[in-house]
Amino acid sequence: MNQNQSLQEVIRFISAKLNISEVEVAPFIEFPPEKSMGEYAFPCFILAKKLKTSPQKIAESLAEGFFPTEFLKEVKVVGGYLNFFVQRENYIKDILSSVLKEGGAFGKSDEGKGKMVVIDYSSPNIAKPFSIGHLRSTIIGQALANLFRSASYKVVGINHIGDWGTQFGKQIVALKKFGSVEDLKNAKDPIVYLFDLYVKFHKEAEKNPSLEDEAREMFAKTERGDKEATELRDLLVDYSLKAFNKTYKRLGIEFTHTRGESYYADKVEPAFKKIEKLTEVRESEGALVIDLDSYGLTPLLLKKRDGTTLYATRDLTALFDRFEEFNFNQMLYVVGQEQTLHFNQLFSALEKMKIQWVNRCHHIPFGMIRFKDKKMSTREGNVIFLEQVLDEAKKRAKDAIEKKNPELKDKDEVAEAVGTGAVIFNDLSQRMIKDVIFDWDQMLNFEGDTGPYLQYTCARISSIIKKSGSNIKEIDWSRIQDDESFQIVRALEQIPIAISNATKAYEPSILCSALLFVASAFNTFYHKHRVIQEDKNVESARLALLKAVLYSLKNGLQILNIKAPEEM
RNA sequence: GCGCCCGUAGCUCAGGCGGAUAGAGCAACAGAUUUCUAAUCUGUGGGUCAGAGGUUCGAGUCCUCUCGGGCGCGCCA
Repeated sequence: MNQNQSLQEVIRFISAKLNISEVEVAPFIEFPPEKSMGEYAFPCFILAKKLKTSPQKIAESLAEGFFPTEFLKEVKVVGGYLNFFVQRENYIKDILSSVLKEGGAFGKSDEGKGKMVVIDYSSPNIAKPFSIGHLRSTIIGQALANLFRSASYKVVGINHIGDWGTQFGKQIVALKKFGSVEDLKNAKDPIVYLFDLYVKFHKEAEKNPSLEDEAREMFAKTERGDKEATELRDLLVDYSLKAFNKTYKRLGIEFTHTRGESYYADKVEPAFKKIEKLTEVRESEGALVIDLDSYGLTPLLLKKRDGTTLYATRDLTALFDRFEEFNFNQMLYVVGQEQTLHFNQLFSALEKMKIQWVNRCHHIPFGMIRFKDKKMSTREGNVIFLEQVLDEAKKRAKDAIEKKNPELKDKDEVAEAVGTGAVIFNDLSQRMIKDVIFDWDQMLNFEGDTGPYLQYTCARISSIIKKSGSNIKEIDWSRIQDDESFQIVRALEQIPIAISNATKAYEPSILCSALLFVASAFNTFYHKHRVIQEDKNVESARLALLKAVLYSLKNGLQILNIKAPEEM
């Protein structure tokens, strides 16, 4: 990460005084919570024990050795902290000119240069519509992919479509029993047609459990390469992908690979043989399992009584295949937290097989979207479809436009961008491990800390820049020394740090907070100061400030996969 | 029964590698638009950080237990 010069001076100062390397000092530098406390702080508590003096005394003795520099004006001792105050003009100039210079690349880094990360995300099951539940893996996975790309990682994004397994057998049985290929082809919405069949299957199966056996048998046929079953699978995959792609397009989701589980079909047996060689696979109640007692886990099931494979077998197969193909440094599974046990079992099994690269694999769990009083269940048919949500979002955004800016061109396009922006941001802005209670008004809120707030801020800035019509030539940085401009610059300073932390913690919400902080600082500035004015020196400097804000917001929104319309 | 996750303002959440007076948004109330987009801004009220112990100079943050909610625990994925 490129630190700005003020921060570098702080680190250099502490490092020299305490005779500790700069790399060791850097992580201890904090950003004080209050404006009055300066811009950087060094907490001396950690040293108190080692030096056998009070933190206060340590801070005082450090302060004694301080002399003002180009970027640091003064230090103050507050409690056990040594607080640094920057030389405002140089600080502003340093940060803003580097943001403007980097432009569209502001916030990017080369931390991950030469490294490869594979991200498995979205991964819906075929023949079922996208429910709101699928939103999270899709949105979070794409944001992580973008974050890693912005840090110069090579990213492979795989959509691991669920087109294999018993659940898939159920769909074929349902189609054959309660519907027909003919009806499917003529259906207005093939996915809804298939979904209804799927719900019916589970209703019928409650009365008649033998249906489940039929589904298993159907899957067994598929796994043996049965022609009819395979053709039906391909047909269902085809219809499903068409529907999925429509939604992906709306959300701006792009995978580098779309590979169903069926992609690994002919690799499963070789992988299974390999597993048997690496560790003990034993029979248990007719099934084949790997014992994981030593890891405190229940056994991992690899094959069912009838010899067909399970989720875990196919996941292991895919994992071996991916490592061979991509030789990844990290493999991320963006999958709901309800599957934590599965991944613990999977990774423990790999450890038992003495596979070294298991520590490169991570499950990135997230909470589920559910109703207040009950679980969403595709089987029972009580779900909210993602398309429904996006349509409603667009409708509400359009209403807002009609009210606020009826002259706007491209209303539909903007409404789509704002609607989906609200949905995406709402999902990404809280820590992903938390469950989300589905609520229309909260999810589609356009005011306050929301996606549309960021978009609105961008549009507002774009409008001012356009109206000013003036080009920035020489910038006299001394013209933007006011508190509000200064606070914007402080917020901008946090953006690259937030991007880096969000990437390391696999947590897009960190970036969301930093962007809101910038936008809020700008809007405060906006209400207090005019940009376009007589004094062209001030105008130029302020325009430069606005451009920097716009770059940071646009780049951030791009990472989150949210569009920033010029007008709204 | 066992395991994992969560519990912070009326609501939704930041603060989760211990550190300064626990912060935002929504809702409520009071204000701001002859001026660059009011999807905005300014202000007010609102908290035993679920509870009890413990570790520490210092705990919302770490440990233990209790309570509440969610999820998972063999032939689904």
